[in-house]
Amino acid sequence: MSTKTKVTIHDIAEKLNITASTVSRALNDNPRISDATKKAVLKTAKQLNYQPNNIAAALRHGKSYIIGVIVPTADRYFFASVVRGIEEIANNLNYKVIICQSYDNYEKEVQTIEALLNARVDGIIASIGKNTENFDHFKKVQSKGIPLVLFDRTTDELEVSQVMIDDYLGAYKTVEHLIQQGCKRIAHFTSPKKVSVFKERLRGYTDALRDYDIPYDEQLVIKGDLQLEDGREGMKKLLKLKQMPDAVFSASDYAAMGAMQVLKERDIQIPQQVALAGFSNEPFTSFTDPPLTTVDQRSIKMGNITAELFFEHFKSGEKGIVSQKTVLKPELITRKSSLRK
Amino acid sequence: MSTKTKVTIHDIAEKLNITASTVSRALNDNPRISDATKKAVLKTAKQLNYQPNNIAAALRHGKSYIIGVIVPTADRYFFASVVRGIEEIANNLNYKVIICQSYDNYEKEVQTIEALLNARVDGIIASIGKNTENFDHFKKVQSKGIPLVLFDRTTDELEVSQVMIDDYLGAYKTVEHLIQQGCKRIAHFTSPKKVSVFKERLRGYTDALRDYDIPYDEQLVIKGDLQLEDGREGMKKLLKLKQMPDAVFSASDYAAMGAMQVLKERDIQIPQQVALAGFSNEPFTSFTDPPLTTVDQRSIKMGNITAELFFEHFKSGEKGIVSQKTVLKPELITRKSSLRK
DNA sequence: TATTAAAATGCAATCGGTTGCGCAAATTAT
DNA sequence: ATAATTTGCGCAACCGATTGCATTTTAATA
Repeated sequence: MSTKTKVTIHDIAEKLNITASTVSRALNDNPRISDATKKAVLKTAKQLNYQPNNIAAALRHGKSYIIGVIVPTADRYFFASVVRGIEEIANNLNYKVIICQSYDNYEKEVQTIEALLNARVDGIIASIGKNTENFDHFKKVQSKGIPLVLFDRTTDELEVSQVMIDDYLGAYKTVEHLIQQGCKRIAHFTSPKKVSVFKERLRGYTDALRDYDIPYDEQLVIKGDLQLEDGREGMKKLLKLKQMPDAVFSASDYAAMGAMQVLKERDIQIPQQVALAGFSNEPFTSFTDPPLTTVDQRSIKMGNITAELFFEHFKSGEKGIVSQKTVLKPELITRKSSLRK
Repeated sequence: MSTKTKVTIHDIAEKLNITASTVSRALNDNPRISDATKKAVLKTAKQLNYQPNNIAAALRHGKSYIIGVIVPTADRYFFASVVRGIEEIANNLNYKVIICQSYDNYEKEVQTIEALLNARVDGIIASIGKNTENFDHFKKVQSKGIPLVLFDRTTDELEVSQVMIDDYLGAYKTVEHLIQQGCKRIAHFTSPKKVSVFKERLRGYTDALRDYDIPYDEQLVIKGDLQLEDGREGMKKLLKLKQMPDAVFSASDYAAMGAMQVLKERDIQIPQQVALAGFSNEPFTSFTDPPLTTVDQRSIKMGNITAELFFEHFKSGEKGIVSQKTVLKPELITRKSSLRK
């Protein structure tokens, strides 16, 4: 049953004694083709088991109807959800999405961009890898006139449209919440990387402290990779201080989880002795004991908006490429890890 | 700076007063081209900011160097890891992977296959959606001579190569473990779907009971979608029985988590009163309190093997398409949720 | 130096659709 | 009945790279 010779529109044309052009137009429902012919073509196509070849079409009109999405990793709920949000919009517009993971690896990110460019995707949506400090590969995308939109992990070094949440606000509200719960010595886990989200969260943290007249203590700001293990290390470090913190606001749920583990191992009461808050609203945060206070990043929404913004650019074509910055409001989700009353 | 006119090999050729064929061969490092020419071509290519067009190449030689991977969802650790495993192998061989999610939706799965076929991917690796009971779309792939390999969620209704873990063994060992911990009334969460993995886990469960002379009680087998909420419902149902179970073996970590929540809400001791075990070794299982006993599915390894198997088929071409079934051994990970001593 | 083999490049068809333009037949308007 | 449109379809170029075969150039051999 295996079709040895690929059937093309020419085969259909031959069988019907018409030309390939007509078949092509019929298949594309071109109004200049009669209904009778269309019907006949469709029927013959089915009969011959015709499979359209997008490659050929893409070559001809320079569009592949594919957009590339680059995320650091797809196994994090946040990124997976954004992708889902993007797909919803894209699929509606008959675009396919190809998901690529950079694994936060700079070289892989560069290679991926190159591959997408070679594959002639119609555009790229990306979230920058943690270790990326040079943005030439993104500039290349732009210089080729390929629409580019960044989300969440963005940078100001590029004149590009971007969608993110207000990390500053999310952090500010979280710290404010901790303060209102009576915490006075609040530590923060952050990243030394050049990624704006972490810088913004740090800024929200310091501003909230300042606004509530709580002195900033450098010892309480721990820099690390924000993985679980980093959270564990960070917490241990904090516990060695002369004066223990009474709260930890982590820029990552995973690091917050690491802190929680250490606290529980040492029978330190959460939140009575140390209150905890993370960031991202990973699903597991509601599974922990106590459940973890965190900040929801509106991931699906972010995906939707990113895609919509992307397609706007896309339609406007060359002109009107005024890059645009959309900032979503995050939502603080308070759970037992920080609720003291 | 935006390159308005796309530069092609013809532009390079013109500039060097040679033909496009030579340029093409030079770029592909064809031995029939002199080093001098190669060097010149490479230099001019860089200078002109040439970007290869894979679409054209793909059209010409019928290969896209892209393989499509279909997973129910990419945000589950297991699937994400398998994808990672596949990518490792594929990238080494200079193949790109495009990840597609079916969201366990039959129509979307069919559409995705169609899209991949149209896109002329060189092959497809897939894990079947939960609700898929008709496999014509996969048969179509095979009938077109496109290499196909399934992993984890497979089916016997297709004569196709597949890679999976020994779900039966994983379940058997888990139940055996629970029995050895002194449990005598072990419940099981499973799915009513036609997916072999769940059927195998159920079989492992029943066989273990039988081998240890524990009567099978239908009331203890709860069928559902295995999401968190289903686990909660299932546990509530179990707690209403005249005789409460003293263990629950769930075919999914999420459902096990739901059960754990309900038990904790009612102050039922885990594992003393009810021991718990899940399946998949999702990362969060080590974050719960108590940490959840579960079965690791060797996900990265599975990805590697799946990809290797795929490329074997790929190379062997039309002939030698003897479909092959690889079964990996799962690993039981015992944690506090089931350790009674 | 003439001859032959080897090396380097050119020619032109090809992959499978798409599309601007043109022409003839059918339909409508005058 | 004739002119003006409209409709339906064909022709042929084109998208950009690849490749079998022919041809030219260079090197080796007689």
